Amino acid sequence: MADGDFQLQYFLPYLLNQAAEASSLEFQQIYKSRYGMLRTEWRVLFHLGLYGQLTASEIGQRARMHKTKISRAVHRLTERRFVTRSRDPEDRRVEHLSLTRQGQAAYDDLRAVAQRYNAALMDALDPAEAAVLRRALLKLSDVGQGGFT
Amino acid sequence: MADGDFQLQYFLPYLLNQAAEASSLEFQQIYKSRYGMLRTEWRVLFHLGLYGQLTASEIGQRARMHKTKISRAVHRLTERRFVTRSRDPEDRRVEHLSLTRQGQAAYDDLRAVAQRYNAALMDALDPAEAAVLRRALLKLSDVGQGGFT
DNA sequence: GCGTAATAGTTGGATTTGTAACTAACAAGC
DNA sequence: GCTTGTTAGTTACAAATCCAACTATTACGC
Repeated sequence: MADGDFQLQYFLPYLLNQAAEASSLEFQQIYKSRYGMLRTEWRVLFHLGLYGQLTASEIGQRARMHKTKISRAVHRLTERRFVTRSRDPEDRRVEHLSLTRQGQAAYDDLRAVAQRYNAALMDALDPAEAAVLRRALLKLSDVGQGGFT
Repeated sequence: MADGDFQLQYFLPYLLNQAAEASSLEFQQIYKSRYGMLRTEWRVLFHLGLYGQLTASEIGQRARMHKTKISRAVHRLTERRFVTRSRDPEDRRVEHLSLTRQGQAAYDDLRAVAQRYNAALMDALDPAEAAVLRRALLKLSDVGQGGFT
């Protein structure tokens, strides 16, 4: 390979980062301004909204977030009464997290926004392209993770 | 749209983020362990390596990084003698940045690693898929940016 | 020229994140 | 049942980032 062959525009991690940041910017402003949430908090909220009751480490596995991030996000979400915790009686190390009524309302609101937002993003793509993109992103998300489960 | 229709796995900003983080993790460890660089520093280095002499604000526009990030990255890169600055005699506010011999060596090394790394990522995809992915990512990178220039 | 606005880049302080060490509870071997 | 190891989650301190204010220089209007 010649020296000049390499272009930043072909370096996948860079491209992915640019696209990720550009495409999440506006949505980020919405949950930030509307609920004062950080990205970590929004992620926790969404996981709970989608999957119901979860423990912190389950969220960590699914979202690939470090446990300290989750711990802090949960702390803030409980402070604001979006989330409640309850100790598992079988194993008193684990806490089951779930949304409060208020948390559910915030989730419902943001999910609707996210759906519309996502649809707008999709509009920039044509349908076949969108399908390929999704498949490719899922593959790449598993790079270096082993890809199992 | 019914409530259950929304899946996190279909939310583009989330997918993009997951893919971006997974796919940059290993490479990140390389420039970090080998040269003690942060992502911001690596980006500045790469822009200078690719485009030659640039000013801080030019890098900011191209990489969509905030000027304070660049300022600090450049500061650290000059400390380590990877980058030199020179005042523009025509407009003494601007500084032209370029790589030192040492910076060029680091860039050459990391570019080679990046090329191999990128090739490995591409291997997870089939060629047609890769082409579509690239196009889609470029489109999405311009979302909300106006897309002109 | 002189006052006002704009631009390049830096700095300070609050916020957020990362890393490692920590507590508490359970599990396994003997 | 007691030592050793593991897992869930938290906390402390350092590092990095964000935001806003700042300096220095140039551009513009008149």
